[in-house]
Amino acid sequence: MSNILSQTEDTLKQEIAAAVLKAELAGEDELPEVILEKPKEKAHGDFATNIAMQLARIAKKAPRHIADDITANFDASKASVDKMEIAGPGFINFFMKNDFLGGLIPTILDAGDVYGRTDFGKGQSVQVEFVSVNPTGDLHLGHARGAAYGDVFCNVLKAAGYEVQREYYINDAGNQIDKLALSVETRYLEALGYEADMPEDGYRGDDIVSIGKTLADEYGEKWVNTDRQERLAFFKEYGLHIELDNLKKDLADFRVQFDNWFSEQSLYDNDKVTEAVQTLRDGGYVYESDGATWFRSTDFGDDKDRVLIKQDGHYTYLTPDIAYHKDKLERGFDQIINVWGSDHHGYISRMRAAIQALGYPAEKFDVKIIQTVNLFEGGEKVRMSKRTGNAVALRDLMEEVGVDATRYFFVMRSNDTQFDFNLDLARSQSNDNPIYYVQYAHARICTMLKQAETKGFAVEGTFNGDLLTAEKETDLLKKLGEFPQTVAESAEKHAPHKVTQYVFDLASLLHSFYNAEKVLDSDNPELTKARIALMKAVRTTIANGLRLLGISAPVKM
RNA sequence: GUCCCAGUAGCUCAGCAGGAUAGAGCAACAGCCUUCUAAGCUGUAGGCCGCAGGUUCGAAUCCUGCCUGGGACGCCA
Repeated sequence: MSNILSQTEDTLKQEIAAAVLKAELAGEDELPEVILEKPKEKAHGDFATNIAMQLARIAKKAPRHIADDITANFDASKASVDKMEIAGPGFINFFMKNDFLGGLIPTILDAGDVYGRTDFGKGQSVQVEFVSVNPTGDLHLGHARGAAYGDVFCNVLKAAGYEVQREYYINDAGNQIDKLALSVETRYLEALGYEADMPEDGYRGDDIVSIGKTLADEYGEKWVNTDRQERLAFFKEYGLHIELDNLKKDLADFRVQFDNWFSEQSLYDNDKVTEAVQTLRDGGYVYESDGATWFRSTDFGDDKDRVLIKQDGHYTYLTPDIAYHKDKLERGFDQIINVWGSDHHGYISRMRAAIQALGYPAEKFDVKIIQTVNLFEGGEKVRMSKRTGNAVALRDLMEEVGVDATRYFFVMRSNDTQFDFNLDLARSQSNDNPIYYVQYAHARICTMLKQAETKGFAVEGTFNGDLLTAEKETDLLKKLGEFPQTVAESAEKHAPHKVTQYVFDLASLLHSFYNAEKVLDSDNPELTKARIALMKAVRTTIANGLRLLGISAPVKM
C-alpha cells in the first residue's frame, strides 16, 4: 500500500544520489547508501543526510565542500524540497515544501483499519511459539509478559506483511505430568479426609487443591481403592484437561489466541522422537558413553555435549524438544521464533546446535528471551512462586488492573530488560497511568467528532489539506506518516514496544494540538473541515495502534 | 570459573546496523478550566550515558578489560 512518507524519502534519496553522480564526487559503483534521518531538532529540517561525510574519503574533499557540490547539483523541484542547508560537520538539511504531506489524510482515511500495514515482510512465513507453560499450574507474571510480548509481536509481524502462525507447545508427557497426577492424588485423598503426603517436588498450587475437591465431590470414594496405576492414569488425564482448560481460559481472557496447540505426547505417538534421534545418529552426531546416549552439540559451538537418552533409558527433556523443532522446521516456515523466559537462555546454544545438526541453517531459528518481572506493591517487592502457591497469577492481575492496563504495561518495555511492575500505578485510575493517556486521546477525538455532528459541521466530504499549516498540525501529520514504518521497524527488530511508544507519542501530539487549537470553529468552516479530517486520521491511527497492542479504544471515558 | 541480559535524570525506562545541543513518563517547582472531556496542556529544574582504554572526522551506540545487579551453567523440566 502507498506510504506517503516513504515515497517522499525514496525520491529524496534518489535525487541525492543523482546529485552526487552529477557533481562527479563518486562513481556509481562506489556510491555509499544514502541514509536519511529525521532530525530531532526542527531547526535541522524535515530530513537530513550525512552523505557528505561518508564521501569525504572517496572524493578526497572536505565534507562541507562536498555538501556544497551536492546542493548545487540537486534538483529541488523533483523532490518537493523547499530549501536546503548545510550544517555542522557537513550535514545537509532538507526543508520540505509545506504540502508534502497533503495526500496523507485521504490515504489514511481510505485505508482505514489497514493503515499501517505494509508488505515489508514480503509474505515470509514466521512461526512464533510462546507461553508454552506446563499444564501444572496457573500462569504467573513472567508468563503473562511473554504472552503479551508474543501476541503483540505476532500482530505486528502480520501487519508488516509476514505470514504468522502462533503456537503453544503443551508439555503433556514426561515427568512433570506424572508429578501432576501424584499431586492431584494427594489433594483428592486429603479432600476425603485421608492423610496423604505431598511428594517433595509436588505442585502445591490452589488449582490442584481445587481439582482434588472436585474429584472428591464428583467421585466420592470411588478412586480410593482402585488400582493405583489406573487411578493415577485417570488423575493425569483429568488434571491435564482441567489445567489446560484453565490456561486456555486465562489466555483467552487476556486476548491471546493460538492457531495451533501442539502436544508433546503426539511426538511420542507418532515416533517423532525416535526419528529425530535417528536423524542425529545418521548425521554422525550421536555417541554412547557411560551407559547413556549423547548428542555431540559441541560440534556446533555448545559448551558441552548433551545427553539424549539417560542411563535409565528415559529421554532427557532435550530429546523430545529436538523432535519438536524438527517437526516445526519440516512444516516449512522461513523462520521459527521461540519466546522463552530468562531462565531458559542457557538452553539456546544446545537447541541451535540441534537445529544445525538436523541440517537446517541456524538463522532459521531465533529465541526471544523475556526478562524477569518483579511485582511491586506499596514499594515492596511481592514474591511469587508457583511452588508455594501464593503466586501472583495473571488472573489476579487481570481482575485487579484490567486487561488493557496489564497488556500495555507488559509491552511498554523492551523484552530484554528486567521489568518492575508497579501494581499501584497500573491499578490507579489516574493520570499517572499511561494507558489512560493514550485511550483518552482516542476518546477525546470521538467526542469532538460527535460534537461536530451535533453542531452541524460537515464531517464527511472534501477538504483542503493545505490549510493545515499550524506547527501542531504539521507535527501530527508527520507523526501519522511514520506509522507504517514504525510497524515495519517494530517487526524487523522484534520490538513490539516501539508500537507502544509510537501510540503514546501520537497521543501526546494530539493532546498538545487540542489545547492549542480549536477544531470546531464556525467562523472558519474550511479550516474546520480540514481539521475534522485530520482528527479522523489521528483517530484511525491510534485505533490501529491500539488494535496491534490488543488494547481497547474507548469512544468515551 | 564460563556464558547471557542489564547498568542512561531522584524513580521507571526509550535511544544502541556510529552522527548535530542524549529523550519521555513519574516525582519536584511555577502556571492554565464561564470556551470541542483538566484521565489534558504550558514552562522550570534535574545527566562524568557504570569505570578505563581502543577504533575514527565523530562513540550512550562498535571492540577489549574491569566493576555492580540479575539469570543460566544437571543423565531436572
